Amino acid sequence: MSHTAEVRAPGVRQAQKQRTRRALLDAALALLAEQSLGSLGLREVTRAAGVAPAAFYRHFRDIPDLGVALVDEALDSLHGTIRTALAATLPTAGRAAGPRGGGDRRIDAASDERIEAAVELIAALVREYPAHVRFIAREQHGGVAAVRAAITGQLALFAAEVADALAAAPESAGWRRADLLMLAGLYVDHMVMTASALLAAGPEEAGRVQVVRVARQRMRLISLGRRHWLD
Amino acid sequence: MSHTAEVRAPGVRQAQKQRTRRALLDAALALLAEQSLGSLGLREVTRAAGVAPAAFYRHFRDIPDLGVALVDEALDSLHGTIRTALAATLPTAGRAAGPRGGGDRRIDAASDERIEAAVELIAALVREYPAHVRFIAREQHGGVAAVRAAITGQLALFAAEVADALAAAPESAGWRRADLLMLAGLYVDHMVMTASALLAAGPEEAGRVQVVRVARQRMRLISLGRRHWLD
DNA sequence: TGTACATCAGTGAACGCGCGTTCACTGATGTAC
DNA sequence: TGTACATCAGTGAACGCGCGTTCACTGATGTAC
Repeated sequence: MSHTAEVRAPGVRQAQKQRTRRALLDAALALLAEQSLGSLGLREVTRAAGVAPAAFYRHFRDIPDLGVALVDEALDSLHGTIRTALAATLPTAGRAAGPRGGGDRRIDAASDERIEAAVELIAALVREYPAHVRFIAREQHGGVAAVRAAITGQLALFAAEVADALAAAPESAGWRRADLLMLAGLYVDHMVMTASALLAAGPEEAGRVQVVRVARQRMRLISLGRRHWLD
Repeated sequence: MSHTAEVRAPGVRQAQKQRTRRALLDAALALLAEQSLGSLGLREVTRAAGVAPAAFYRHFRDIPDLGVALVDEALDSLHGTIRTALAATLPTAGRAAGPRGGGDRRIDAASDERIEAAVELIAALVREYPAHVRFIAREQHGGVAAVRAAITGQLALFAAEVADALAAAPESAGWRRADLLMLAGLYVDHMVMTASALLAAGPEEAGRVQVVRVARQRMRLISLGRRHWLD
């Protein structure tokens, strides 16, 4: 049957190339569970991916270059998931409150629900993409400058987006943009820390539950601060 | 003059050994400004320290072992400095407030002063011990398990101590121990993140000022949450 | 104080090994006619 | 549809190099008498 070759018309070569690229990225991600990018070897990656060392150069200039590709991929997928969940949770297009009025009182039930949802989202991300999450947490302050910069940039973009979402909520009436960004950054950093703590807790249920409990309390405290910011 | 040899009585050999050990630790710390522990080479360290490669084994089993020694040293010195400053800032032995009463109102001025002092302390630590701070921030989530565990343990000890200090303050009346620990952990994590952000901001004044401003606002928000925790 | 022996931090040479990079190649895929 | 040529992802061999570790050593420091 020659028709398989006919069906995927112009891109058999391209498709195969992409498959090798994926194999390299996946192999690297798996190896990074136990080490950092700076100590990851090119031959180590190609060996795990099942290709010759020289094939690496058809896809990446060097290991840091592969690292930057991993950052983009990891934060794209995490970002997408989070954005979807966030849109479903926060009523982004709420009625704007009065010009300087503080936030409503007694919204604790709704607030607790949102906190619960946010923490559960983080836990789900860690369950779904443990390798990506670990990579981001590890290399955020890691030894490879280009990768560090890529992560910092992506997280800043993400924080700006969270700030936009916060700005649309009625509780944010009267907030300065800079303060919304500050709060968004705190949420993002807290998210990364919680995710990292979940990974560090290992697979046992008991440890994870404890981490989730503390994360929830931290978010409650931050929410309280938010509610009284304009007092 | 033979008297120099006579004066440092039994420990000339010991003293020289300690000097070599210091040279190894200092060389490693300097090299770790640009890479992570996992990619640090034994020969690299001995070369920078000015000793033969084999001399390394008189002091450490391997590089992770040296890493753990660095953790102890770094957190001892940071810890000591912070404890001193903390004792001077927080009135540790305050009069205990009533059994369930919330915190006082209008202590904002005193609160702002404490926030200012805490942020300034972090900035001073980064100025004084940049290499230690960078090492801790980098390896906290790094690729060397033994070092990660050592840092996590030391930071937990530190957080427990902060929780003790918080417990002694009148505002903490009615707080559960678990919640004090949660708050202390938040402070400690925030401290590490701020320190790391300061290092990332580089030596220019403008960037550092911005980081300090955001750190201050975050602490204000956390303080607000703390004040209303028992509402 | 002086002498003889023990200790041990640091040396320098040697080892086998895996690394990153280069190169000419091969053979399947793509293109032109 | 068939043929002749171009492209290029992946190969396998080769290279020089620095790595971690071992070993017998040396010579200053420490100890016993």
